[in-house]
Amino acid sequence: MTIKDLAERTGYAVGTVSRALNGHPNVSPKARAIILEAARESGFQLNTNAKQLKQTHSNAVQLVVKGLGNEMFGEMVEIIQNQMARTRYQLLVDYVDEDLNEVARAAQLCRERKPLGVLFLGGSNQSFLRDFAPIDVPCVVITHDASNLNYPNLSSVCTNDYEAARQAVETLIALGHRQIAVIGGDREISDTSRLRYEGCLQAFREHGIAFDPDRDYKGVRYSWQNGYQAVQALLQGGSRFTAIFAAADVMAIGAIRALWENGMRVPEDVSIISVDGLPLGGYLVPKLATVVQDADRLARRGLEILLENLESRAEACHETVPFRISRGESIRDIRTEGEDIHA
Amino acid sequence: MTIKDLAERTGYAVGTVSRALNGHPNVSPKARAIILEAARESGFQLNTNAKQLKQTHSNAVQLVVKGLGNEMFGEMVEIIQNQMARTRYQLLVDYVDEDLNEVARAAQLCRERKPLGVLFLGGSNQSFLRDFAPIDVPCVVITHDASNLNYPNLSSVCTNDYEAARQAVETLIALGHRQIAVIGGDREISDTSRLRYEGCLQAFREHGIAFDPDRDYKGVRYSWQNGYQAVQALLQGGSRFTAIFAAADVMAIGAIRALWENGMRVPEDVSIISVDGLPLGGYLVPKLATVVQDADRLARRGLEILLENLESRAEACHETVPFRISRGESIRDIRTEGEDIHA
DNA sequence: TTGTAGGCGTTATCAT
DNA sequence: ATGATAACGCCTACAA
Repeated sequence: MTIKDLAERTGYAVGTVSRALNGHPNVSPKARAIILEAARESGFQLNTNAKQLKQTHSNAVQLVVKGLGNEMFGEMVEIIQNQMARTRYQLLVDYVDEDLNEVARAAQLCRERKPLGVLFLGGSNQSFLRDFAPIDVPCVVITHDASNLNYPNLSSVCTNDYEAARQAVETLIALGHRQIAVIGGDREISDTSRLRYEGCLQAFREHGIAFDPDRDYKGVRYSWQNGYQAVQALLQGGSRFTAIFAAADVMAIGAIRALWENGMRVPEDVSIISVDGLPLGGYLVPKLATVVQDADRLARRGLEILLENLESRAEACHETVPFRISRGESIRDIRTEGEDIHA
Repeated sequence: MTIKDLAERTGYAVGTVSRALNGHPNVSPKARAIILEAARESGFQLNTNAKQLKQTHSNAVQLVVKGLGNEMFGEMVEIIQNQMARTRYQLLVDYVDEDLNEVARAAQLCRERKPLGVLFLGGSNQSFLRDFAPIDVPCVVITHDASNLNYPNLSSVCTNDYEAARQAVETLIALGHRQIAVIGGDREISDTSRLRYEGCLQAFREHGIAFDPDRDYKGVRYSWQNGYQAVQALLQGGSRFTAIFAAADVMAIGAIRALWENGMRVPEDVSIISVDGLPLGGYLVPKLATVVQDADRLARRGLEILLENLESRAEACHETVPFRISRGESIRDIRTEGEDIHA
């Protein structure tokens, strides 16, 4: 079933059928009605391959999501879909595996689907450095800062990861914690992980807190299991702490379990705070203390910037979206109650 | 940059370039080397649209995943990818939204990408009933039973959801629970939810346990939040129970939180068991009691069946994969300790 | 408003 | 082993 068949069935020419199907002007209401009806009744669907092959440009925005495991992304995709439905643009979504190059993939999609712009969810600057050059439509990356890349058609919106981590650790310090262990992501691979680690070090420095990375830090890939194992490794490595900073909620969850198995309660014996603000964290016992990224605003603002760039080839811009700290129930004040009395 | 350009650059004809690029026989080693090198150096990539438009058949298997939220699927996709890499087939993955018709989507993909077969992860028999007809390649649906559909080219592998639920509830009963509330999925939409509900009713019947659906049952869509709200609703509706059966782990998690906020501890005051066996459940405190679906075996066996069907147009088959019950730490024996003494 | 025809980049069929 | 050429299904000038 092709538009040629539809043309025969309706007695119109393929050109007319194509125009009717694509909502173009210059088609009589009558012709349009007849053709659309015939298409519906015969269950006709345009062949995307042929369409995209021929098309010089579409009216679509391409969303490229990297890393399906990431709990935050599902939420954001939904928001973007909803927002997109209110515009005259179509949204195309593509999911790419954690170990693939999302920018190379985007470049391919640009050649083949000719989207007006691309929205990235996740990914790393390394990929952009390597493969962004051939992409010439406006792009926005959500979730990490791309300002130092200096591409004129690449904007970004993100949470300030450095500051998020710094404040998370500062929260622990304010509660009297001085021995803090850290479970981070892979700093070599992920800019986000690197920034969160550096922000955390900064907090230590500011408050003159001793920190021995070899003993008190584990860098692992984000997962429940790795959070669990990191704590086991920390304890076996002789790390002693009253609090843990985990660079991601998922690791905090595994960590809490490991602590529990070692006879340490959260927050009675050990406090723990992390970054991300996954909805899940609010349903745990204890509720996770976490730096909540504003998924809604990140997604909305990312799309907004893209649409602005689409309509007025404006300059690239780089924004940060505020976060908030949810104290949850996993951190505890350990300053001695008697402190005030002695003063 | 098209194969035409490559042809000019290398002095060969487009036909030869195409054959070299696709690893076809009848290309001299010399020509192949020259062409591949030119392609590499110029960063050439085939245009998928044109390729698929023209191609009569591919050597690919299409995987259609419905419902990104489902934690189990990520794991299974990975297994399938790994297994697939050991074959001579290519794997194409497509993710479809929860509210879209996955079978209609698959039909479209079949027309456009001409895969050798299709593997479904998730989805419902309703969609198959409506839109499977035009699909004529071998298909396997993993995660629910498709035997009553009776399509000659549709096989299925799944966990016996009815039995899984029945045994979960029976586990509670064996521990002395008589007042059991149920948090299920949407039975109208999901076959799986319906079966789990019916299995659970069966257990009640077998043991002569009273159950008032209006008061002791809530049917909601799987999510942390809905599990939480279901418990709130149950309590407000006057349901009294010593145990809960949740049709999915995600709901059990929200439920535990709600219980906790109402001053009920798990498992001290209320026992809870669910179905799925998500890895996450093992990292919670308390560890979730759950019916563990064998994700590994489901994925492996699903792929195996598909490959068998591919190579020997065998008949469709419908299998079940064993599950196991992990007692976790969220259920408690409430039979009075003195029972034996009185006997 | 509608019809006609050329071509998008590739594969596949025939020759050579 | 290689080259020429006709499709694949659709869009889009341009002509009518």
